[in-house]
Amino acid sequence: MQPLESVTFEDVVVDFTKEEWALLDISQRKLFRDVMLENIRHLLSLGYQHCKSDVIFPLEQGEELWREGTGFLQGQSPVILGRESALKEQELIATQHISRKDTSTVMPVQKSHTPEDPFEYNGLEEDFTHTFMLTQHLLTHTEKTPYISQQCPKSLSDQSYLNQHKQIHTRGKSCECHLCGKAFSNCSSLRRHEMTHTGEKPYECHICGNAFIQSSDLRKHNLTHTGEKPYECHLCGKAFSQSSNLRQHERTHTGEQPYECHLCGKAFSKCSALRRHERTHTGEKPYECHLCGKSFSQCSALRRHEGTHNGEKIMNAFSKYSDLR
DNA sequence: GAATTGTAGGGAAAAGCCCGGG
DNA sequence: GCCCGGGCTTTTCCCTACAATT
Repeated sequence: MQPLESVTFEDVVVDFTKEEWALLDISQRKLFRDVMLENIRHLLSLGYQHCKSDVIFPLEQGEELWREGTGFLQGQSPVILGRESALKEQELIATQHISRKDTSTVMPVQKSHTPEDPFEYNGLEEDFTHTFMLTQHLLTHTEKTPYISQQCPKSLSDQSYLNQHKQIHTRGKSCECHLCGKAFSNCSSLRRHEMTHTGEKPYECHICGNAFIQSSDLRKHNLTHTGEKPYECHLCGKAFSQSSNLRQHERTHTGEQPYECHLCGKAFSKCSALRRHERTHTGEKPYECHLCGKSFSQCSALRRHEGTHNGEKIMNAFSKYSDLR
């Protein structure tokens, strides 16, 4: 693995001049605010306490986030600049937190994290995984790339580059959506695509009322009412209502695993299995028990856990009953 | 050793969207 | 230009098994 360089506060901010800020549309400005707030909260969680009000407040209040000449963050108030030395000290701490694990001289940290804190360092190997993930994530925000392609995940550092890049998507396609910039080879395709923005769904199921953009989608949907499964696996005879579901099933016979985790290389037969696996790297646990607050990475794990509470309830009820006797 | 938890394999159903052929 | 079918991708929910941990 390549060594990671230390990350400073300036590394994880994206700073705009007035001119650059003016080029962003509303959604891009919102994205910028969300990303900056997320970055700053990560740093605060690492003990990097400066600028809580000076930076977060404008972000939260939706103020214009640019400064004349220097940019929003470089142009901070003299109050902030006066805190330079204390700030540097805290920054050093934060930097040490998110440095590489083989750094042999890890300084003691000022802010101690709770045992649940997934980013706790303290030299523990298993905790670094999440710190590394954080660092990786922070690094994704270090480039000044406000020009974002709307057709692919690419972001570019200059308007002219973006214009060049756009041609990749529009080449040979004369009809462009004025809402998202996506290009189509014929205008009926564009009209159909525009329905995804307007919410128009002209094909309605007369049984359940569900509506669809395309007639073929309605036909597909109708199979769920008729129970018809025209796609049959030639190996085991199992039948499916959609060809793609059959293909998915066929991978269990072929062993094909086209979805690979870019972090550990493990491969999966389904996209959703990969997504689920990725949560083991990010530490994300979106399923929370409403009784004890414990979180789980998988819905089924939560349900299984909830069953243990049911066991408790039964035991409690039993002990109450015993008390009454 | 039992209970609990983390993780992954796989099934099933469904929807969104695009492409190409007629 | 339009309709239609096919195909790709993704999402959600579910059940289950196995290994690791408590």
